[in-house]
Amino acid sequence: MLDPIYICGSTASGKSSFAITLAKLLDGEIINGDAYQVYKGIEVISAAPSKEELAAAPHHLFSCLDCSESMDAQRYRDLALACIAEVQSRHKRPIVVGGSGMYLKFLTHGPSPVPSGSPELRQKLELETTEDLAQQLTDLDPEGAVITNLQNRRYVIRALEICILSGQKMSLLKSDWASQSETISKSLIGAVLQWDTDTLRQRIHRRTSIMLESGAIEEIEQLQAPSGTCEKAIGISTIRQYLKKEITLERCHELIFFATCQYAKRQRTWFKKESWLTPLHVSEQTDTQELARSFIDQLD
RNA sequence: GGCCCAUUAGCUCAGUUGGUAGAGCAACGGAUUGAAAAUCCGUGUGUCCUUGGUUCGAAUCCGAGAUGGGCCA
Repeated sequence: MLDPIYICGSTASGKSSFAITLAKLLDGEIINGDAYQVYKGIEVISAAPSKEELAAAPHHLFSCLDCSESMDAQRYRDLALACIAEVQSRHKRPIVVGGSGMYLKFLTHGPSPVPSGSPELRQKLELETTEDLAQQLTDLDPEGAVITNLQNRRYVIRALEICILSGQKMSLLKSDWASQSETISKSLIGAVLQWDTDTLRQRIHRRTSIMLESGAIEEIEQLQAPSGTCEKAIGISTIRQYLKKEITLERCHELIFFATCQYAKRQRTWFKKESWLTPLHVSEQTDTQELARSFIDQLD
């Protein structure tokens, strides 16, 4: 059975084409590791692989969900695990490609046994102030309150949710998970593509222009009732502002560019911590074939 | 040519009666375990256009110059 290879990196780092090169060399199949490329109907703004790229190697888990569907890390894990198993059963090499740190973390390191999110409970908790919520967490799970950023409402709600639904302390459930994490990392193989920050910014700038010129606006015009998950994709709200004539096209480009650069920075920070990933330094001059070959050589 | 206005952080701009400066955005660093392209935390990065003067002390007052803009010729 062939272990999956994980290819990570910031948005616009050239993961897709690198993965295709790898897939050809290894007789592999590509599995999406990107939170937004799973959706159908936002291919342009999510920078999903082109038709040519899709044809160059087998691709899985791209454009497979309707935009009205919700997604979360666990659901992604379930879909991806099934996909990996199926590829492996045909003796092909699974190559997971993506930039969504938490989805990939769930896939590689597995979820700790904590209860899933409850929309009803969240709705109830949303009514309270962040301070009150933080106080409740401190009462239920003092250790958990210490390791949670109490100013981050979203994290406080999730921590409380775990305590309330499981009847156990969130901090205990979490420490179980943390203790296994390192052992798992040792068994994983993967790479993270790294660019010089300024060059990556230039690439993002260029890619944003291409998106806006080649269908991003029409795509959002046609987008019907996206789920809460889907509508958070970078570009959707900004393009809507442009469509309502609240901002110019130039400003629209600028805002999407900023948001994408900020996202790329968060991705860089996330993958820096994943020490099991082999860093691959790339530039516009890099020969992808050669890079892929040298990476494969390191595998044995 | 004459008159008027502007010039402060990467950008847009605040800056009280003179006490060496601060907002928003951007940037940079970080967190991240079932919403994550989300959410949150931390950091000011400065020849205050230049120059001479007044003053104990000038971004601030006065003179000259530079650059940009406007009005009149």
